[in-house]
Amino acid sequence: MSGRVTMKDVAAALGVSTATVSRALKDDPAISLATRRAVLEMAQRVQYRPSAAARRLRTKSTSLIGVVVQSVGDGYVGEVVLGIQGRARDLGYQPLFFAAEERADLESEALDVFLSEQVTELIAVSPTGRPELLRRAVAEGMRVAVINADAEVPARFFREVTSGTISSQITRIGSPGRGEPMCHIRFDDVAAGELATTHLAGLGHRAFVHLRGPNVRSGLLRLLGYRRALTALGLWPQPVLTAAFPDMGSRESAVAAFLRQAGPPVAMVAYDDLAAVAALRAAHQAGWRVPEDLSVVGIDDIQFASYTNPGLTTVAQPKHELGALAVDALLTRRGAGPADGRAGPDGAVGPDGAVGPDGAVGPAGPAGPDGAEEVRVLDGQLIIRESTAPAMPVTREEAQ
Amino acid sequence: MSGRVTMKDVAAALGVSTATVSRALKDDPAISLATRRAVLEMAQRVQYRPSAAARRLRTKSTSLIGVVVQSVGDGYVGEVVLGIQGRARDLGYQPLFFAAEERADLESEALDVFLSEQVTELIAVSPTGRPELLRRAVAEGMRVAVINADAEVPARFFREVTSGTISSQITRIGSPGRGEPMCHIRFDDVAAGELATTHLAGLGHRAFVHLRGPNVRSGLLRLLGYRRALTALGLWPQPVLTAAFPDMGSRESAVAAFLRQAGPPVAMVAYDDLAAVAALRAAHQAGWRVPEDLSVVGIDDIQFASYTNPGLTTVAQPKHELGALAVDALLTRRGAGPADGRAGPDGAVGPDGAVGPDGAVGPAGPAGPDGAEEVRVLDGQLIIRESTAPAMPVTREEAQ
DNA sequence: TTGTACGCGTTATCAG
DNA sequence: CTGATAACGCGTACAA
Repeated sequence: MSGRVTMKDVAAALGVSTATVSRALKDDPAISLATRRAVLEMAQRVQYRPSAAARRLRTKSTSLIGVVVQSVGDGYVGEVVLGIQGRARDLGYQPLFFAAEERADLESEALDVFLSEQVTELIAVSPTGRPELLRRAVAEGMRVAVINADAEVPARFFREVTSGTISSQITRIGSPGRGEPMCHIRFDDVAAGELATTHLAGLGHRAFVHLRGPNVRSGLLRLLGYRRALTALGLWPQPVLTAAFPDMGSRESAVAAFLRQAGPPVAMVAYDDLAAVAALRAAHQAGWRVPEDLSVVGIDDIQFASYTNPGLTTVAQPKHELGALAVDALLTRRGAGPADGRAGPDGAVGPDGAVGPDGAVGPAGPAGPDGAEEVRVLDGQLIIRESTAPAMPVTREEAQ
Repeated sequence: MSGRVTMKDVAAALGVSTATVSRALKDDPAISLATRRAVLEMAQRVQYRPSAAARRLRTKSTSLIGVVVQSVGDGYVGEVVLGIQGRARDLGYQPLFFAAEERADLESEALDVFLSEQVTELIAVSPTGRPELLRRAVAEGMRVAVINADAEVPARFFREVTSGTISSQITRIGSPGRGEPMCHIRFDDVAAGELATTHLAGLGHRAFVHLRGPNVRSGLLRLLGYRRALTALGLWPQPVLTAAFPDMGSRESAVAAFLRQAGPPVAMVAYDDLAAVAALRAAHQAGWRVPEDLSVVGIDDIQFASYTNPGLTTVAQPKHELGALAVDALLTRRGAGPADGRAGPDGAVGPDGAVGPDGAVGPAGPAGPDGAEEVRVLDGQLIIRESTAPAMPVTREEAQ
């Protein structure tokens, strides 16, 4: 006939029933080896392709996993998505991507699509702000995993961490939602801030500065890591720079202003690679050499970090793994999680501030009464390029 | 009951038949206004969601459009994908993304998935090399559109364009496949090369250099544009730099070697933004100032082009539009294509070389006898940032 | 204007 | 080990 080739065709060609074909194709043990081979061969010959629609209608189990990203315009999300697709593929699932560019209408539409497609597992990549989508998704009965949720945080908390005592409220930051039953997969921002800072300290630096991020969770946590590392070293307090985000110019002038009243060498921990690049530009224009006068380390390891001038030392996010782990969290039931990245609190309780951003109340363990709530935290990795160097004593001419 | 809410539920709740519900939901004219409203309201109340699987099974028309990308790891593809999703959405289609990372097995699997999902329209974003997937897709009866296909091209052609007469074979480059019935949507590489070059010439530059790309179609075409613009200005020949790709270091040393035997000011047209960044690094290390000593313009306008140091002047690809137009080409039948970007030859016949890379034989028009083959070409846009400046006479101290 | 009945391609149940 | 047969949720001829 004209249409696609179906099971009936295969069955007819072999003189068997469609039931037999169906069984042979799914390796049902109750089938003779001979017929199975015959079916397989014939299916191959006539180019048979099972109809996903029919199968789903019958079994009610779509092997579909919904993925919402805010935007796939930058490389970061793309890398995570690759991790998701890879792992989903291994588990026989098909990701269904939807880019909701922070628009409420698109998010709503995404949910509609997922519902129509009978998607039961949902991954949100780096959602910022609006929790409606996720709430509605769990309300509809979906299992959801969130990668690097980055909600807004009061500016007051930043002030406290920058120059004050850390209130207990900050302890709640990074808490896995308000008891929403969803998995959280996240990069360890606190540890990243610490790692960047200790790397610089290990190079002999004693004069630090942090170019902080926007008023969101990751911004606060990275700042916290900066402070914690410095406190452990007995070097706290150190300056923290604030700029309007995501305006590149604002960041540059903030750095420029700082450099004007400082002397080399200075060690900078930037909120992320983009902030680090702004610092690179400001330094260049101010006549500071990188890394000789200014060492700077970024966080994230975006693709471009290796192309900056000079190449950027940074703490890399395990982007693929973040994606893969989200899939695991959704698909593999509690118990045998492929061991990678420790499971536990986002930032362990440290000497300064006693902050365990993971659990608000309990003694910080993988939480959730019935296993609905879960947090997996992945460490970053220090990538050393050319933007950091040992702190050298200031030469006479540099000091003028 | 336990399962999802279906049309039967809505019908039962209203005491009507499922047929009525079905009709009311699709605005069938043969339905009373009263019942329609009642159905709509009830559907709303009970949170009814149509089953995509059932609908597809019944109508055999999935509103699915397959999208293969090689990798979504860099921002470029992400932008195009956004354009695809946006336009597909407008037309009531749902994109189904698949990242085949240049791996034959993944490409094959992608096709299987599309076939199982009964996808009949396929978009390939920036495929490089292997045409098997596309061939098989059309063999399976899919309509396919290709965005910026970038096949390999003999190195000999580059030599001809760089320093020789342009053979007629080059005329065929950029021909829309070997008569494969598929639409091609592409960025005008020749025009981009010309635009970058004329911008520089307009700034007063007379000493040029091109850092060429890999041995692929776009690399050849951009080089061609460079030559054409220069020829029109009476400035040809000018040097062309070759480097191993995609090795950043190789590019840098190629540029460094060139700078060593040249004097400022020099105007460079780089194959793409990444190549331009390599040039920036090489210039920096060689002590050349940008843009004072070396003006450089890239092509593509990747996200990072505005973050380089200094900001990169470049010819932007209309990434969103490329995606949107691919959807249009597939979904809207011949006739009323939303006018954007001229339709026509990739590079018009010019004074030098007489190359119209679009059509191999005919007088260069939107080709295809039965409308199967079609080419849409989109122009780039010059984005002026800080990496280009007027050519200033060499000062005495610079000339040593 | 609405209801009835059938079939899209699979899989699962029940006989044989 | 294999074959009928029913049902998944929906759309649409056909009849009323």
